[in-house]
Amino acid sequence: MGRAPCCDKANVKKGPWAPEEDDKLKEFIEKNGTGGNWIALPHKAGLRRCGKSCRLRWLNYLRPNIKHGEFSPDEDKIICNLFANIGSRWSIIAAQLPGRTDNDIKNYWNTKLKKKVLGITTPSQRNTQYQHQVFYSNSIQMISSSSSSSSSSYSSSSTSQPVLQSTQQQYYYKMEDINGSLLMFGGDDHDQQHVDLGNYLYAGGSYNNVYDDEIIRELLNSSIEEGGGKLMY
DNA sequence: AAGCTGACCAACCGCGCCGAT
DNA sequence: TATCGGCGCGGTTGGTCAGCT
Repeated sequence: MGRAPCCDKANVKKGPWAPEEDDKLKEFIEKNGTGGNWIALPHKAGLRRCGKSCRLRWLNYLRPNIKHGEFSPDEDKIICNLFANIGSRWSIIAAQLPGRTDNDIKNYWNTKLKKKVLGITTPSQRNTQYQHQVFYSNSIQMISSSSSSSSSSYSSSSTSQPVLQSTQQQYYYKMEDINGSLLMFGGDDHDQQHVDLGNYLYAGGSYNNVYDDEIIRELLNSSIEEGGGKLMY
């Protein structure tokens, strides 16, 4: 037996929110708060909506100080760094960007930023203020993410791979797609680090002590070996 | 001008977590 | 301690719109 539905699906409205519904929800919450019970809220507010839907609408669009519109280069940088360190933990990333919601950031990453970082551009994205220079390297060399005395080095196969250098300085990403996994090498000016991103592997970048470095090395090694490359330290 | 395609984004869905009982 | 219910999260879907053919 599956989980009981959170609301009577037959009697709740779905789809886009009407301005009147927004007004009702906003007015109710501003007057009474959420009461700590989203399931009961729509009934109290006179809305034919699922509690979850109300919660989402409030958190993503109606609550005060929500920021909409273009992401700044600084926000891009924060998202990239956090994604590199913790992966798709959108709520945590959103917590670092006041006014942005996890849904907003998730959509932004999936539709724009990921492509930007990968150097894949659409016509509408070309000539934007924030751009990466994309160039190719045949003799694969670890792009040092700092000028410090880091001892990490990297060599790989001789296939031509994109290397991304941000015009913002501090970003040096080398991207590889191996068996569907994205490998990112490089990062900002912090210590070298190797981070598992689930479908992504990241080498270099902000210091992160969540992941065991040995595990990441193994992951990198196996991935790179699968791709015909070789990782050296 | 019409149809097609891809990008974008709002909203939904399902699951895991956690507190209350 | 076990069960239940609500919340929050991340993944996915589907509608809309703009650009292209």
